[in-house]
Amino acid sequence: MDDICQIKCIDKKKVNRTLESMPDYEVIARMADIFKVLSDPSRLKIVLALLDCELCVCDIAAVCGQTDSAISHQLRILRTLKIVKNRRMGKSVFYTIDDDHVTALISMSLEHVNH
Amino acid sequence: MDDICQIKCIDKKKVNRTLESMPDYEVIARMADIFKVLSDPSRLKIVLALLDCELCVCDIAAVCGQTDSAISHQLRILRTLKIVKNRRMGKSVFYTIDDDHVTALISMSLEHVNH
DNA sequence: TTAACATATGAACAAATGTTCAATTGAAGA
DNA sequence: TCTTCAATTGAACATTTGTTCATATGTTAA
Repeated sequence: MDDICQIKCIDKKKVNRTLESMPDYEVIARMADIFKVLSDPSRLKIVLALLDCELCVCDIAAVCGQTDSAISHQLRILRTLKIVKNRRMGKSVFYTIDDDHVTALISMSLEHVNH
Repeated sequence: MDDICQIKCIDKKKVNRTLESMPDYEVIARMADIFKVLSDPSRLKIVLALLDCELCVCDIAAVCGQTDSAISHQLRILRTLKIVKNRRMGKSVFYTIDDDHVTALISMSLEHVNH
């Protein structure tokens, strides 16, 4: 019935079935956001550093071999996406991983890369 | 002994310990590459579509609401990173997920986003 | 209050990225 | 062979993104 408008090789049944099980746009966007945050090597390195222990900004900068400013910019992004959280101790601000799921994601991709 | 050159608030012990457990640069880069491939919503949507079943290029285009060309460009990237593989059937080329780890990664992040 | 220091922020620049459009390749049927 | 159609590719463009540099917060000690 609807087959009249079947142009090209499109398999409408398959397409509709796939569309039904497709997550909402907002879900896809949120998934993509998480992946995007972890897709920058320098940002990923920050997260990897924080897997071990709590670190202040200039310690992270030392580990990553970058300026405090660059690290601070990246930490803001990580904070916004709820990947890391922080607490102030005097002049220093210490960062940790915020979410266990992130830790799991990282570990899984680490395994994957290491075969 | 090395404490002489301790500038700013850097905790050298922590920093060195963190550096020791830090994966090699190449490992970090490969992890980041995988995340990067999945960080674009339209590319992620392609992968989500292929979670269900094998699809040809123009079916993927129909599902994603994009041109064949745009999809083909993205599929090339996904092929290069070994995220998807393809087989030709006459005029059509059908794509599937290449690697089970990818499926696992996607499923985990889907769970994460859905609480 | 002042000085010193750890972070954070804003503007600006260079580099990377996704889509569009046009042209090309490769396969099947006339 | 020629035509048609699915898929690929290349160049160009607009947009996004990470870093740098300079400046601004905010905290501590003098």
